[in-house]
Amino acid sequence: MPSSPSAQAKSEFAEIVLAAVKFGFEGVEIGIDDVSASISIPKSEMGDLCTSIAFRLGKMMKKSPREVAIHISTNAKPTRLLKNFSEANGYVNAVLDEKEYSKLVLQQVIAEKECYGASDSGKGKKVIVEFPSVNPNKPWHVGHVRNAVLGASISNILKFVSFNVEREDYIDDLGLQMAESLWGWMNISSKPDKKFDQWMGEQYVLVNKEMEKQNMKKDLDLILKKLENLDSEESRTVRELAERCVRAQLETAMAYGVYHDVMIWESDIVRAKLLEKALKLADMKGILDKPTDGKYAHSTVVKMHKIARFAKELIGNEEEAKVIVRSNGAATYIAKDFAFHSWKFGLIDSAFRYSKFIDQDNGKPLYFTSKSGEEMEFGKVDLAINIIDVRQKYEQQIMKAMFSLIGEEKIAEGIIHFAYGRVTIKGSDLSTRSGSWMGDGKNFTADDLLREAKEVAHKIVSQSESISDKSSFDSISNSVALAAIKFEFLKFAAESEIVFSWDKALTFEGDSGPYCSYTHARATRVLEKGAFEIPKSVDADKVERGADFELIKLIGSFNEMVEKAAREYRPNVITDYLLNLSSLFSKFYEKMPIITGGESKEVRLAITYCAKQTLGNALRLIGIEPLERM
RNA sequence: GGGUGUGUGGCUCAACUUGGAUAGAGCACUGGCUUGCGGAGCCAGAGGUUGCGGGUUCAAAUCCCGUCACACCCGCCA
Repeated sequence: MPSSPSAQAKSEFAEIVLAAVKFGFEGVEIGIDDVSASISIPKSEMGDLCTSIAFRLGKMMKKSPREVAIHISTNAKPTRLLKNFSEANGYVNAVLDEKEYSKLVLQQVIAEKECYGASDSGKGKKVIVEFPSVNPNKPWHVGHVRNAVLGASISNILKFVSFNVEREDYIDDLGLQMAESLWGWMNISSKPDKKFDQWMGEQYVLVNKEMEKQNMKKDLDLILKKLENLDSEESRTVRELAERCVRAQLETAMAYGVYHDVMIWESDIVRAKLLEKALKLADMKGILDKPTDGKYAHSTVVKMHKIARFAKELIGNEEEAKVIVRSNGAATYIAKDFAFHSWKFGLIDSAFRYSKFIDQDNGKPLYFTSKSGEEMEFGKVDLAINIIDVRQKYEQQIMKAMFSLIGEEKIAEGIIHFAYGRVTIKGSDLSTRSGSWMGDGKNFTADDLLREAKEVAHKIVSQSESISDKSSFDSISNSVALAAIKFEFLKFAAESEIVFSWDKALTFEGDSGPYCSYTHARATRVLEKGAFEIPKSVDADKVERGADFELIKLIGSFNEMVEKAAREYRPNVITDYLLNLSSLFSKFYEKMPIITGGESKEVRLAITYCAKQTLGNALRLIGIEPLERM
């Protein structure tokens, strides 16, 4: 892939500056990387690129920064792309040749189309992205939506930079929650009369109310005991309930355009004996202790001082050890996760069998682990990204440290806990147990959120004059609603807490998804009206130094933004970029007549086309389908 | 007690990892743009001691130390 226009301009500038430095200041110790790192984009009235390198050089050579900068700017040799250099306040500013640079950008977008912005920086590496891993006894709530759209978006971004991406969903069908739901199934006589996940979630709230009234610990212990035997009737019932619930949850997932490649079920992890294999390995490496007396008698632990060598945050923790396997033989969450990650990285053999669970409406099958089925190649990755609530940071750290302890530093490094902040309702948790996810009239569920958003979108879309046929209304309002919701969850830094409010979630103007979609639709219509046809070569002579060139410069830097988003696992880099791009296109649109642009019409249409293409590519990265009209 | 994170106009946030010229958006507020290619838009305005104190630096929202406030985590729960 050719390097992106902005990267090309940057590296040219770095070389020019370095040559100018070497010209008068022989022997000064500065490399191309130092110069590159000092380059940034100044306010547009100063130029198109700038470097602060003169401050550093000035210090090294005991000269004033201005003196050095003047030397650089007067000795800088223009190239085809960079034509002018000047000094201001110690900075060296450079001006791009707008015609040459525009041509470069426009031609690259036109040549690469939906691949524009992609790169091969992740080529040859496999990554497994785990999300949203919702317990199979309730509907997705708005917090799960955040998790899901983050996971989907990160997967898209990594794929765009050529990682081999596996989207995986972990289903815990053996936890306490499932035991409790099974108790409800056996003891509360209510029939499923609505979407199954919704019904199960409501029933679960009833079980918890019942638990406040009567002590059912004995019942639950008995159920848990029976669930240990995977062939017991209880186990089969639980799995059936879970599968039914997951089917309902997947309807939600697909409504949100969230897809996976494989689901790993906890009961199959047990069946495949991953835990035994992983613990045996850990034991062989000598990291496990089995105290015979004291506080941790008869359990299996990892001593805290060992962990703390690799997780400095845990130094000073009052606990002496972390329990891995309880004295009653039950594994803790950390043990299970350790085993699961041993599988992900191919450290222990997989004995999983897979079957097709459903055909997703994107045309791709979703596989799941099952008792029977065939062997397939999932896992064995270089990188595992876990989209998990920030509150589980402690456990994730311990699990990572365990890999460091057994000498698998590469695995420890490859486990990325993508910690996202909570979604709260007025500062209080969305609790599955208490039922705080249920509201008056509308629930804080993914289904209700989408329904509400669609309703609002429908009202606005129905005022649009550009849509004539009624059948488009529904699909367009659906897309607009999804754009609003997804954008709203992705535009904030992932670690920040979000206080959910209906008002904010249903935003259609300003810094929002629909604003970006609108810009895309508007650009599309201009191209239609202008009868734009993709030219064989672009003539950029009519590019001015106005809103047109500002827009072109931003288009040219898309690839850099994608790389940044991928490197830092930050979808909000893309949402930021989209807002900038939409805003610059709107300015260009307001200030420069496109179709009525006379001699400039042709190039302005080409700019419009490239803006549209880039908007579309960026929107797809965050899981929003670009609209042709709305 | 130990740890992690957050603190930026009235409100919601961005920029902090990698220090750079006048701290950016949106909402709300004031005023303007529609006989123009889609007004879900655009233009102009007002609003900031970046929690507080110190330090490093030519340069600090950004790095370091301290401090205050808030949130979360530290269980043989999951």
